[in-house]
Amino acid sequence: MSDMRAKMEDITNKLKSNNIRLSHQRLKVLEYLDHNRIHPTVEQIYEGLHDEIPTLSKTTIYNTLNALTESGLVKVLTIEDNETRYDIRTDAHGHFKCTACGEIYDFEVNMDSLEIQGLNGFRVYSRDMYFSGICPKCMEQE
Amino acid sequence: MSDMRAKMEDITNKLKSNNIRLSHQRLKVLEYLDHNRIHPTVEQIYEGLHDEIPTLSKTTIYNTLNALTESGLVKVLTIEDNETRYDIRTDAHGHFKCTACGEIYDFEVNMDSLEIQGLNGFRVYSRDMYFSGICPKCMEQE
DNA sequence: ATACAAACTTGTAATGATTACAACTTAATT
DNA sequence: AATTAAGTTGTAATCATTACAAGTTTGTAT
Ligand SMILES: [Mn+2]
Ligand SMILES: [Mn+2]
Ligand SMILES: [Zn+2]
Ligand SMILES: [Zn+2]
Repeated sequence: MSDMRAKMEDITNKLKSNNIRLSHQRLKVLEYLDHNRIHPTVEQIYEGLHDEIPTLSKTTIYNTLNALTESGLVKVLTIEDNETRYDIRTDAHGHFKCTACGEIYDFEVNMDSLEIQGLNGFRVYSRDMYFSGICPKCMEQE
Repeated sequence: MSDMRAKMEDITNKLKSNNIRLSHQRLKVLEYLDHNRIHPTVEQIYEGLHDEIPTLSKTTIYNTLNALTESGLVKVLTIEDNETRYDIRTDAHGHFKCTACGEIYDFEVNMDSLEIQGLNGFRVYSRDMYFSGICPKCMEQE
């Protein structure tokens, strides 16, 4: 996908600068997020890593994701109200959730193109866009 | 704010067409949402109505909000991961959450102005925009 | 007005995601 | 190899939301 050595170096530096250790579990969670670009829930990460690391606890996954979120290495998605999802893509992009199959798709967005009113004097740090509807795959099956 | 008689008629019709009865509790929840445009949580609605209706239960508030959401009379906000908020404004607009004071502001947005890529063939039903940062009030107090 | 059935309300219990905590283990540094 | 701060883990606690069953109300037909 992208250059793994550069990415690992980036990760190492970001973690070190935040006094976060490069533990076995954390690297595995990061690897899972990198290889499974599905905006997974904690449950999915847990199930996905369980065979390889049977002793991994959900608490560790929560701790890891909270630490990675604080240092900016992952982004939290609150597109659903009942469970938090995580994204290793941290650049600006939008998310589309198909209400039929539940899959969450990335889409590219030019944030500067958006015409807005009513935020004069506001300091905007983050911009999230959540769309929903039906994906092409699900539209075929009708 | 707007013409109350027209609004009530609209509400009555929408509820009747969905076989939802106009109970005392539901009207009070709707009135609270109309008078308190703060995108309240269930807890806030509960506290706000408790003096007037001491017997009101949280279950009823949840049931009411779910029914109103399904008939399109209120919108759900998942700007926060830990608690759902509700909005009586159902037209397209964006939301800004101040990370300092927690207040959620509305802003106007021209959805058609947004340049996006990667949603060809998708049927988009809803578009939500959640921004966050610091509001002008909180920026003064620094 | 009265009767009726479907819908609604309420308190309590259950569920499910997330966090708190304390004992044990590991990673990084000397 | 020793040291220490940070991390991991299982369990218990918390908190928002839903499930459920018994009693109540609403809208409608008589
Ligand atoms: Mn994404
Ligand atoms: Mn709003
Ligand atoms: Zn789909
Ligand atoms: Zn503020």
